[in-house]
Amino acid sequence: MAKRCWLMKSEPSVFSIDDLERAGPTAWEGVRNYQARNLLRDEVKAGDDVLFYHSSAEPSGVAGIARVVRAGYPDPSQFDRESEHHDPKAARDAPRWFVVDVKFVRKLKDVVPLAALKANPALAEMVVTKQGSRLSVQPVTAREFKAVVAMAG
DNA sequence: GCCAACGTTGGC
DNA sequence: GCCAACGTTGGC
Repeated sequence: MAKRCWLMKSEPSVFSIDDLERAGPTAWEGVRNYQARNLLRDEVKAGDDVLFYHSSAEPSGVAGIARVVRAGYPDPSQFDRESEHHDPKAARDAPRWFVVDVKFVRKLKDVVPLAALKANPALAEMVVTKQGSRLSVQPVTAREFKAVVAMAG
């Protein structure tokens, strides 16, 4: 199975690329959207490359690169009553939500802002450039991945 | 802070 | 199973 590429969104005020660098391998917690959940559970594999995207940031855009180090497993926070991600409908024998573990690879020299992604014709089909693209885990083609990294200089 | 986009919930 | 209401995301 060939290595695949993904884009994962995080608000840097909550968890930034710098936080990932400090933390080491980290569970990508708290995804509560079924489309994204399906990707984490079924599609995202160890070794896959990740564009780390800062949302609700100044500017919003791709801030760095990460790598998946563990494929999907049940998100522990769904069972944790203390967690803001606690889901009372989740059962241990029927988990609803999944995480993957990711590790820091490197920051891009400059954040590649969303506006620049949208302005690049090579990225016209990239999910994040589509209007109203709210999915927090998105598939990215290898070509798109390379193009984004190249834009960071 | 506004609000468009869009996913989810729940009444019927 | 439809669809209006509601809540959330996230750019601006």
